[in-house]
Amino acid sequence: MANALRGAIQRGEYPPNEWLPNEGRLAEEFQVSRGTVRAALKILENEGRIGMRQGRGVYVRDFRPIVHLAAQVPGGTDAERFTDGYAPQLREAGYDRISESIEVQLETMRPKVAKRFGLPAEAEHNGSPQDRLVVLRQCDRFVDGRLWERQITHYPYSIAAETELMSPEHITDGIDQVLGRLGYTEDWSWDIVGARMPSPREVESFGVGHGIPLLVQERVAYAGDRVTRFTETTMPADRHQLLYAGGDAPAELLLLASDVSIFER
Amino acid sequence: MANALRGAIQRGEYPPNEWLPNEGRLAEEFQVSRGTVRAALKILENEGRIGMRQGRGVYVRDFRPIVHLAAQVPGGTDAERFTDGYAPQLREAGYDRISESIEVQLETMRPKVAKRFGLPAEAEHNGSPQDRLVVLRQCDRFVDGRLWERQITHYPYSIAAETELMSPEHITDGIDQVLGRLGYTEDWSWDIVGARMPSPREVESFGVGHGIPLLVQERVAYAGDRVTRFTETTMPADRHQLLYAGGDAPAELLLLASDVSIFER
DNA sequence: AAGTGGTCTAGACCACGGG
DNA sequence: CCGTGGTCTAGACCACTTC
Repeated sequence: MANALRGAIQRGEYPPNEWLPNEGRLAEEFQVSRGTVRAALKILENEGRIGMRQGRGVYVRDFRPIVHLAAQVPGGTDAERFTDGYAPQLREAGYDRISESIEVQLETMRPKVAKRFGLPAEAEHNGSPQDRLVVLRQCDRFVDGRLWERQITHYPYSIAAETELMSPEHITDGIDQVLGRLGYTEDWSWDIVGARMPSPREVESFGVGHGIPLLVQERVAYAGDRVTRFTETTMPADRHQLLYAGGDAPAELLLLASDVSIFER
Repeated sequence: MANALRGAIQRGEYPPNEWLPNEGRLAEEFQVSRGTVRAALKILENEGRIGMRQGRGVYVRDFRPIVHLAAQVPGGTDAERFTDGYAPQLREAGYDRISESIEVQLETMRPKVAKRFGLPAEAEHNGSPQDRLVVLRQCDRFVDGRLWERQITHYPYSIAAETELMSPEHITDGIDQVLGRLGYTEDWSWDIVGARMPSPREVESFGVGHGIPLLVQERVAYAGDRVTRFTETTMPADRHQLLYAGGDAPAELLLLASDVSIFER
């Protein structure tokens, strides 16, 4: 039954955003019990093809991912890119009501964070405990009232202490400038990109349906051999793609690639 | 019940690769019917946390993704990276029996492919039909007998005709060299990275369980303003991550980042 | 109030894996 | 052969959405 429905969807018999017949009707149509219908729908839901809403019905999912310029160290900060480059692009794509919320905390590094900063995972008392303090800035970006992406950046406390990095405000002149004024010029970085399924918590906060993976990007930036920050960005993969440039790419790259979608056939 | 089990797994009460109690026992333990047990297990399966094997049982999934150096135009070909850089890394990680199979076809561009080559999606007869011919090289890489990644590269027929690109052999000296000899020096490219759930077909060919997304990387490479190739790489996200360098990254980058995992806590 | 999906039950039989 | 998960049924009640 799942195969039959998948075919019907792919053939366009149920176009994107259209409601399917209700479970009872499907049960009649396919001459099976409602339990079987639900099992079939679950399969399609977990493939990300349909969404199910209690009290409403079952609809065909639509995929229109937006391309993210993931340009590296030279090329402005993420926040900058969001407000200057990304938000306009979103508006063009028909989205509106774009906002962000920022929270700042001071904490001791989790083992994962310590690793990213090049410290041994467990505090072995070789070095002052101060070295393991990080300022954590969590920036949630909302589009049309839904969480769009979540970015968590860790700065060493030794760099961020007593600076504007510790206040939960949008940094208008860009992180680059701030770090530059503090004497840290980032000259290289790496990104790791992967994907995983969301936890129930994440399903709730992102408002994604089952069957939608999360894209996860980790970035560690360096000034020489000093780690200046570690950023983890999480985005639902039905709405986000990352764009990386190689070689001498032209400035209009984003325009060129902005309507690319991995969901195309 | 899914929450309880998820907690138990996270607390390490069921370590990775361990079998869970069977469905009957779980039903007793939680005082629910077997249907409910299965619903709970389905949830965890679709989150990628457990795998279910008929006739065997239910086990806790392990995530040890391998980091892929996705370095760009300067830095050798993908095939090169696979045999020279990647395969050794895999062997170190305990994998063995690495092989690849190559198939070559000549086809007319699908609309998606035409777009990547900068042609209008539909053939509007402005230009010879020859311009829409592509040589398609599908390279499947197998590790331990399972499909590990699938890479499909499209070359314009006008470039690839009568060259070794049309024979289904491993290109030992690298695509770069071949294209260079043909007078095409790739000087820039872009990558788009996204994720989606696999189709049932892909579930079968990759041998992934439900709940494991696929990482999809599209790359278009240019020699000047001429597109030399379009490559689409598909990889299960539980075993693959992509590494991108920014700025003046050191040569040992891969070593530095090779044990990073987005699944760490 | 009516209609939708969400959850749960108890029981049956099938298909696969391993001894 | 037996134990495992895979599929299916028929029926019940709950929770959410809409009118």
